[in-house]
Amino acid sequence: MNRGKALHGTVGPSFARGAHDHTVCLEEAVQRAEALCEQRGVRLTKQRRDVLEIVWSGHRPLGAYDILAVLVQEQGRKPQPPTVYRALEFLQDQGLVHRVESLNAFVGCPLPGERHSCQLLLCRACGDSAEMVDPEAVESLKRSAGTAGFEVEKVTVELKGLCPRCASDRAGAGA
Amino acid sequence: MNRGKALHGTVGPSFARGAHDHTVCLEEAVQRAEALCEQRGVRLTKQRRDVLEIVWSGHRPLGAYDILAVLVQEQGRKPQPPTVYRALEFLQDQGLVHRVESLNAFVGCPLPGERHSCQLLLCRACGDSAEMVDPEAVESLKRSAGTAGFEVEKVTVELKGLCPRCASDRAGAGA
DNA sequence: TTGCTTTTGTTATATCGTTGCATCTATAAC
DNA sequence: GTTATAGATGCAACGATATAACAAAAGCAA
Ligand SMILES: [Zn+2]
Ligand SMILES: [Zn+2]
Ligand SMILES: [Zn+2]
Ligand SMILES: [Zn+2]
Repeated sequence: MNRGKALHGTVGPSFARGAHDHTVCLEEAVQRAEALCEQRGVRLTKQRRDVLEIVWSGHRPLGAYDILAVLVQEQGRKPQPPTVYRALEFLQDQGLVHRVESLNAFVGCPLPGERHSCQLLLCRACGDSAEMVDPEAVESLKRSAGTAGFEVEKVTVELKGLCPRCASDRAGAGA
Repeated sequence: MNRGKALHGTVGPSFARGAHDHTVCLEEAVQRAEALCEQRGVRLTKQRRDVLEIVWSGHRPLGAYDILAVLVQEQGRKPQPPTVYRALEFLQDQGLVHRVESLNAFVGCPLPGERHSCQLLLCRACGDSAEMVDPEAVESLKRSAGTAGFEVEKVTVELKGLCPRCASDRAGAGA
């Protein structure tokens, strides 16, 4: 259990680190990406797919230079920053990855294809993340902003704290 | 009207650019800061006050190097980046300024002294910002995260879009 | 093939933020 | 006043993040 639609208000493999088959998780993400790009008539080139796979190597947001380092390691070539940033831009445009503003990092989106504003949960201890969808909160924010006359175009929500595992680890450690 | 507590769900001079006496606005902010620091036994030194005043020179988030440039202009001395970052760290610790994650910038807080999670409205056209408090949304977010077993420590909410003035400007221009 | 568009390579540079250590300054004890 | 201490600042170098500008290559269609 706990794959796909999960706990109330959340989606995706929320903090499933170790509790799911991530090989399958990654494969499915790449397949979803391929299908979407095919369907949209855009090209998921090798560079872009490589970057997507690196981002999806875990559920932990990665910096552009982290991704670059992996590319260098994996390939004989010696890619440069623009390569990574261009791939990330494409993937963001297609809704396949999200930028984590408070970390200057990037993480795979478990819900590509659906236009959604995502709310990110970021563990400060282990670095893992999960995506949550709370339409009620987003509606409330848009309503409040609208009352002030503000036209909302993009909603960024990032919650920092402790994931279930790290929270219980700390509780067990005597806190 | 429209100074202090304002529209439902919002506080502070929300998008009051041109619609309020900003000289008074700034003076009051500095006075609040002085009172708070006095009360807490921390030192609002000249550097820190200078940086606070520069941040409060408008309601538009400023980058650390923008602040630095103003310092250089204003003073005979030639301050370095750490000076600005240290002052900003102090001001953040005291709740006097907020960091805007999605802009790598800083903006004055109209509600210092009260521990609050703020929601920022950021105009992509003119750069102005306003702080909004939507406790209902924050509660909803915490509830959803809690259901997933996540212990929330900090809530970051940033809404990008058009402020009332820029929205109506665009509407008038024929969009 | 040719011509056109998109993608990638490459170099350099811009922007944002930190480390480490020396020096100064406020404060208070002596 | 002198001295000891902690806090704050000055300063130089560096590290991390992101983009600009232009050349080369690759996909694609006529
Ligand atoms: Zn997974
Ligand atoms: Zn964790
Ligand atoms: Zn003002
Ligand atoms: Zn505006």
